[in-house]
Amino acid sequence: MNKKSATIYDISKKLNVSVATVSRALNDHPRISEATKELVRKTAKEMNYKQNNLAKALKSGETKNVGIIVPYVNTNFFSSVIRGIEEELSPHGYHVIICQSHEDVNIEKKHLNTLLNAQVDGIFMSVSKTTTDTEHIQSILDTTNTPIIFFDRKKDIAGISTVTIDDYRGGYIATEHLINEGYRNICHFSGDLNLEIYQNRLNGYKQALIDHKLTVKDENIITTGSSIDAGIDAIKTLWDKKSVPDAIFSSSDFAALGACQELKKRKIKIPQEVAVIGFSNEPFTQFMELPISSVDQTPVTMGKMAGQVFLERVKENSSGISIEKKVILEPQIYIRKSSKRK
Amino acid sequence: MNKKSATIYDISKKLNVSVATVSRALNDHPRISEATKELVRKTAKEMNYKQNNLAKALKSGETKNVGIIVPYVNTNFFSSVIRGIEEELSPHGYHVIICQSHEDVNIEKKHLNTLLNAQVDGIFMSVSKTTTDTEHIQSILDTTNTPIIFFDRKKDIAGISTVTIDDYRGGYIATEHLINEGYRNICHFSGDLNLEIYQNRLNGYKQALIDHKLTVKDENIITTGSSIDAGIDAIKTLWDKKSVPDAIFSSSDFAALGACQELKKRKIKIPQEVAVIGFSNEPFTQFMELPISSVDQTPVTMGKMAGQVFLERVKENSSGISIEKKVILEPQIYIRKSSKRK
DNA sequence: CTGTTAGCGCCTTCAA
DNA sequence: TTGAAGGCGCTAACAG
Repeated sequence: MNKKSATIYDISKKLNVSVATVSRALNDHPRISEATKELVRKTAKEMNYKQNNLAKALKSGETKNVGIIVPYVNTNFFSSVIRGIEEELSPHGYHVIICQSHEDVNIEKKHLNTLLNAQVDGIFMSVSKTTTDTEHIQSILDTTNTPIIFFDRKKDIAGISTVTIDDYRGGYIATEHLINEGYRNICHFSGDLNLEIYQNRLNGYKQALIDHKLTVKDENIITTGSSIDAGIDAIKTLWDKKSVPDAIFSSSDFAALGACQELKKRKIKIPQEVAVIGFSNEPFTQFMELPISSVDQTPVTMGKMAGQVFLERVKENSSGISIEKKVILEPQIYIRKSSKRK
Repeated sequence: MNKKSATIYDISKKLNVSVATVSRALNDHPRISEATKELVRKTAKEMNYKQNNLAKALKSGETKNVGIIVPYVNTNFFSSVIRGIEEELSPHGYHVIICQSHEDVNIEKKHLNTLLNAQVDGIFMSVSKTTTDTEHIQSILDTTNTPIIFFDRKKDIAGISTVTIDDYRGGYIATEHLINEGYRNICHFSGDLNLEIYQNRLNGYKQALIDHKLTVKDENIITTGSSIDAGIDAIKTLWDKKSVPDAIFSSSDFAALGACQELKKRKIKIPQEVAVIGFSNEPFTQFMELPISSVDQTPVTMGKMAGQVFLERVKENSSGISIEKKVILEPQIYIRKSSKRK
């Protein structure tokens, strides 16, 4: 009872027409009579014919599959970007393959290779934290025509289109908001500075201070992870050192949450004594009884834009040479209780 | 400057050996001399050869791709299941294609078809809320060999393996916990009863009441959506009707959150006056200042189990006929402040 | 309007 | 240990 599905050959035999006719009828070719088309379609349905896209892809060179590589799929940010990409590309007949790098550049390399072997039509990726060297990506660019699109966590590589938010501006407006609320000794929890996004947020923070005649102090810049514990530890460190800020701009919502928890434990009032603003606008930030201010990265939009950039690239490709695109989205600041002194 | 990638033909020409030799060398076939293997591998690397899995798949009938259909990818639950599936299957060389049904059975059907056309080796799915009729799924079972595996939101179809949690038990232990805490007039926020999971949670709730000699009251069973607003509305309805419970078991964490918000607004004390327990163990439940009790569905484990069921099925398939599996995972209750009276 | 045929890249049986 | 050749299912160029 092997249910092998019917091919166009089976249909052609049954109908005593050529496979070409069947293929054309199924593809609604203009020079096939309506009668045969109808007949072919009908028997195709009867025989439960399913087109084999593998064969089609082998012939055409297009699989209509794209790959996405992210550190982990079950985070609000990445899963939202994936949603955006899927919703943008699905109507155009593309399928989306997802791979997780687990923040490991070696796994990232492996996925890149297997995706290429699978003949995907394009690859979307956010590099892992351990991706310092980019030769493996450069070499794909040099030896294949497969477009690569970076989103959020990008690297500077000529010829690769990117979709990001303006993290510099995100850092700037978050900091400026704190300044406008009257805070003066603002501390920054930075993430992994190997990633451009965190560098940019840090730079935005610095510039906002400078523009408002506040001094940038090294002891106010703390490199933390993106976890609750990291935020807790950061507060402990600061208060142990008696280097006490009156506001915190955290590049991670989770670290911001940890900070809030630890401050509360120490009976330090938010936002009266210390204000807190995070980054990413994780769902939980607005659910808290003390809602946490945050900067939204508009991840679904980011995904859709990445999808669009890819679609444009595919079009261009079939008609000449293509230019890299740099899409920069505007971050959205959400001001909540944790940073409203007034 | 067309960067067409090298094929085994290119290698065979360059080396003056047959393609068969190249193919075998690349696949580490035992009856090829080590010398030629070495040579082939070396030139393959030089020529930047990449195996075309499309051709391989066309020949072998295995794409090493599986499809996953979920309502939306950017929810904690579904993205975690996807993570589990990916992590289980990736080491075995599989890629994971994701599709979103948007809770629409017609989109679900379309995805099912395109996945089949793409020749995936298996399909994992959680049905949409609008999936009442299951003919489209049954017909795949009847006409193809592609295994389908339901997770969480399943339908009863002979021959389809399922991986779920014991929702009945989840409903039971959540309710029993409330009873043990001394609550007696327990209200249930049920989800869409077209889905088995919500029916089962409701039945578990009912049985727990019965087993503890409490009466099941119709007015205490409210069909709500799974949103914050749904929870808010439910509270409004209850209090307007003066049909006031002393505890709420919500089948959705979001509705539970909405309930908490509305109760707080009405100055009703949680858990002293009204206890609340939700379902899903969404990350935010534990972050709240008043953490919300919840029942965890162990989604990553669910995904891994689903992956295992698929792998077993693939093995069985190549050696005879296969039996459907029903994996039922134990739900984990997390008791937090929102339901601890004592 | 329809048929014949080559070929996409790979694997694998049969033959040497 | 290696080679020759067919075929996986489909499309498109070339013929009629």
